[in-house]
Amino acid sequence: MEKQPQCECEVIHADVVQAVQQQLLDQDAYIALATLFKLFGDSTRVRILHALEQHELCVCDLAALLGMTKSAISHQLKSLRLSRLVKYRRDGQNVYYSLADDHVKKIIDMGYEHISE
Amino acid sequence: MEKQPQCECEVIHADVVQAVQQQLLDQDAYIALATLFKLFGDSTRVRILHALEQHELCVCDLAALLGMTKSAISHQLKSLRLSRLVKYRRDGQNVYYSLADDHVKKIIDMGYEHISE
DNA sequence: TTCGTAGTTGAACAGTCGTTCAACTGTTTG
DNA sequence: CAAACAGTTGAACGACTGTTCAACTACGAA
Repeated sequence: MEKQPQCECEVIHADVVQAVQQQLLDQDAYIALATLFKLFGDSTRVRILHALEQHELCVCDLAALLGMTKSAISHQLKSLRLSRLVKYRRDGQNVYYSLADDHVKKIIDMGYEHISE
Repeated sequence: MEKQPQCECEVIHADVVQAVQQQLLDQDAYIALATLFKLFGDSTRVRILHALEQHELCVCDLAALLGMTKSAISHQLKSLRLSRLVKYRRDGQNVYYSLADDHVKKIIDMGYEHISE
């Protein structure tokens, strides 16, 4: 019986560990979860999402609202777009962004509830 | 009238921007939110939190469960402890960790719901 | 067509982050 | 006391990430 290469210690409560083991998800699921939450883990992106929660906005207005360059905002919007947290529509020269669904609002609200206690 | 140093463009929809502006929180609130979500933005920490959601666990069992060193786990538990996402109790040689409140479960569930569609 | 503005993109830089390693503390046992 | 094990800690390393900058595309107006 070999030890796991990356774990230098033995299990102490074998029964509990085995029970928990069966409840855990695939490694991939945790990576997907972490990838999602990572997007909320930057104050610029949270500000963008919270602003879009109030109203659809174009890149230029978002940049002015947050006091940042259009480039910086656009880079972040790309990340949010690729993870389907926001959607966009073009109207003439402007591109308007809005939240893709209401999960975003729920997640932010839940987080705000936690830090408010 | 000077332009903002970090924003090279003008507001396009002044009325909308002003309305959204008033709904936004302090900069500090967004930093606190991002700091919280950043903790969920790493697959190791999400795995730890999801495991603790099932049962209280000591560092050694967590390390065995996730196939990682006690040191790596302990470092992550320290971050989670400092942000009051987990609590701990010592019993002899072992230190048992568990979730601090049910916000953690709610946030993970909300995220899982989002990636499951 | 040309010009001006909105928006995007890729490279590069600095700052951040997670794991490893080694040394350490704290507790139990003999 | 010493030995053994659980857990913590700080430094260091490599990997990742957010912003800047410059160059680019897309659309509307003249």
